[in-house]
Amino acid sequence: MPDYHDPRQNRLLAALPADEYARLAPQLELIPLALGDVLYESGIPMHHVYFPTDSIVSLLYVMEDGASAEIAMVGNEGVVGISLFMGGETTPSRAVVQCAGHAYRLTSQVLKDEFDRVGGRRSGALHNLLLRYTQALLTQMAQTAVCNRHHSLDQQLCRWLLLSLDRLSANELVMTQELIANMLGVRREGVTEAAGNLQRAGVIEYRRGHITVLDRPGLEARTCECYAVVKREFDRLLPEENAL
Amino acid sequence: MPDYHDPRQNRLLAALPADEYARLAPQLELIPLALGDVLYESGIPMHHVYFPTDSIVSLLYVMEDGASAEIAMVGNEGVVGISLFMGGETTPSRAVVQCAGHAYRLTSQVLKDEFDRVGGRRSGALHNLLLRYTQALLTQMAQTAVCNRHHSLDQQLCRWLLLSLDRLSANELVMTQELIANMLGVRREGVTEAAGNLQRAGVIEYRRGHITVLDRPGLEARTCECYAVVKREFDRLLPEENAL
DNA sequence: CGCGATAGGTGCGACAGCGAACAGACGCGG
DNA sequence: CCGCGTCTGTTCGCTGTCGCACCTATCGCG
Repeated sequence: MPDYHDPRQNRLLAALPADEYARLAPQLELIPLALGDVLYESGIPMHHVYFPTDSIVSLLYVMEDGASAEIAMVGNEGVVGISLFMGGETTPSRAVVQCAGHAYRLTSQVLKDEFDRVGGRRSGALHNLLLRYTQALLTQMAQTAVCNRHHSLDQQLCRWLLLSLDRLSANELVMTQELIANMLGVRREGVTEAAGNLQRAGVIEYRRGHITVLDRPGLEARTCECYAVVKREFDRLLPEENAL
Repeated sequence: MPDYHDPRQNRLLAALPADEYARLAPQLELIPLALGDVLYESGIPMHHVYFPTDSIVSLLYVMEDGASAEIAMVGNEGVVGISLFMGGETTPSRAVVQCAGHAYRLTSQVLKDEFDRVGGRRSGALHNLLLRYTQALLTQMAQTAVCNRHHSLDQQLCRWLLLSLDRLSANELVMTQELIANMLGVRREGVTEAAGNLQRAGVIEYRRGHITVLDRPGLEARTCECYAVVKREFDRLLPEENAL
């Protein structure tokens, strides 16, 4: 994790053409995100969209009885607050910081103006980029649903670790088993056991809230197809080098 | 189910202002949909979007081993083929006709032209409507994920029946338990048992592929919160009477 | 009107994940 | 460097769903 900060560490912002980026850059506000911060709450209108750089934000649904489940996660490949440009203003879920770090944010008004802006050409790059990202997010949610239905906790843990790693470009996560259990919507003991299996197999190592991945291919071999499907779709929809 | 056909039986089309509807109407093609028809296949570019009127289409993810799970369902409140306007062209899922009926379709090009059309501002009604619908669909997927994680088969069956009924404006479904099991991603026997419970309680009645709902409030009482969350979100995002 | 295919019903062993309760162990703050 | 709070490990009985095997009932078709 670099010490300096640049909005272009976020892949969506990085993919904007120079003119659009130039219009937005002065409006981007760097915000530190602490573990557990809530960026928005179910049903409450949000005022900003957040472009994470070195943080991860989870979209979490919290049920009436307090149980929870992660619906999707957002890191430097995406943006938190799609309902602002999709037109709904709110969602029935909560956005919680899962890995501390930073994000750049825009006010809702600035985002909407740029989203709806009609340049000389018909489609603004931001407009297209955000819609494509939304489709990728959709795939992530769909796959979460499928995975919840069909795959074992062990597989799901692997998927979750891999998705997190991809979004941090790191091989260590600061994350207790309790937190992971909340995200996956399972018991903490279940995570202990699944993580124990991985540890015994030499795939990961952890000590009190620090998980280090030793053998990434090992993780990939143990996870279900869901991880690959999501990754492939993100890569397809959001090429590394866009209209730069 | 009426004998005549009118594109405005689809709520999205019905919500379009007169001028936009007038542009599209001549391009709408009425298509009969038979049970099991596949509107599009995972990863294959689609050429039309479908606006169901008296049919239901399921978005299904089929796994490598053949197991499947429904991700969302689309009826007269929506449209099949959002990836056309979202920009991805394909999705990793399959769209299958779950209840036979009809849909109007547009070619991908006509849809995109209207979607991107800029009348002074970008905000064509179709553009906004489709994005709001997409957000509603997103909620449906998210809730499917949550429901798969936390709720019992009995509850899920109730949710599924209610969602289907809402999309048909009927109280009878033509649907075998085997099919339902495929949608929910569970065993057929599980559905038999859950349906048996409902039948014994006098909530539904069925005979060989025909399910009749006798006591809708009873269903609502037995389902989990997921149904209400999805319904509320659809009602909020897609008001009955729009900019007509 | 009767046959065959298809839909629905049942029983049983296996097992993953749950809920609760508790024991160790690490590491931060004082 | 000590102690306590937090995080992790383990146990046990329980329940819901699975996977399989097999049977029965119904409907539609010839």
